[in-house]
Amino acid sequence: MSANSRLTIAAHALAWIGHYQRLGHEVATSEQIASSANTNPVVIRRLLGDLRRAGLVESRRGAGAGWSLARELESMTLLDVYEAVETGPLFAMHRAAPDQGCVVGHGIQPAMQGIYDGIEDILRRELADVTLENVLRDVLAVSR
Amino acid sequence: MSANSRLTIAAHALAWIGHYQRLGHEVATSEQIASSANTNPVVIRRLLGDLRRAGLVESRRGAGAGWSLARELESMTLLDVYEAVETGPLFAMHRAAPDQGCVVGHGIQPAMQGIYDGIEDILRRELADVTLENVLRDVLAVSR
DNA sequence: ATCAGTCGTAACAACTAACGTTGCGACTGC
DNA sequence: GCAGTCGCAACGTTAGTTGTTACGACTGAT
Repeated sequence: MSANSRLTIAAHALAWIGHYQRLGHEVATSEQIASSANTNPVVIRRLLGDLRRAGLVESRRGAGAGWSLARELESMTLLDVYEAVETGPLFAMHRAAPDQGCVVGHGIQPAMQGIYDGIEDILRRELADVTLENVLRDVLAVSR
Repeated sequence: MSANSRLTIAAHALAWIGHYQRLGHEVATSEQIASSANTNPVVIRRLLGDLRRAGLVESRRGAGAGWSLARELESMTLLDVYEAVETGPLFAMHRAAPDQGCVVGHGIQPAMQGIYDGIEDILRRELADVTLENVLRDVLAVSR
């Protein structure tokens, strides 16, 4: 499909900030998170920027700057993250419009769109069932 | 996400062949299908080649050649098509492995993989619920 | 036996998205 | 004023998707 890793990295960042804050720290830097996720700080800032626009995190500038959670991990779901960082549908339609003079060409897009909409609804419902608190718990469970 | 249109085009092709055969024709050519889908015959042949390997269609070579269904549309589901034409997961992990010396970096991949596996199972179940007969019925319903 | 029509497949071009990287201005606690 | 960090633009690299051309292989019809 050529899936991207945005949801994964964003969840990683949120779990990292949440965990770090529970250790008593106020803010986390993009540099620290990038080091844990093995990527570039700018990639992290871009993703966290999306999450900030969605109201999931806050950023502080200047000296002693960094990122903190805007809400509890319990109140964030993977759907919140997905909608913040992911745009566009799961399945694409034809690149060029099919032949409208053909019954199949004429009806295929509405038909498939209806099916895809139903599937995306179900995907959203599943993502909404997983909180970032669940994710962090699963993450920490691996080390036990 | 950068979704592709393979599932859409493959379903289009199958619906087209099924419909065409019900009009009394034996085989459909990639040229005809490409014309309806507004794409290139080679693109269609590539996709139908995948479907042939999955046992959904058959091809005949030589003069009077073309494609026909290997099974009834009722017995094919979108899951069959999806598995034939789509490779790889819905969501990607980190491009480079996260820092294994960090608790979050160490636990994030197993945690997310478990979640993603569950979601893909549900996606598959939904796709398996839609037969190509359903698709063709929906397609033709648009013109009424 | 030849021919015309179609598949099968390789090769390549065009386009796009994702990701990484650099650079630098803006901001702010010390 | 300075050091540390964010915000953001710009660009390069890589990879995936789709379109296109080309040509050999195959086969029914004549």
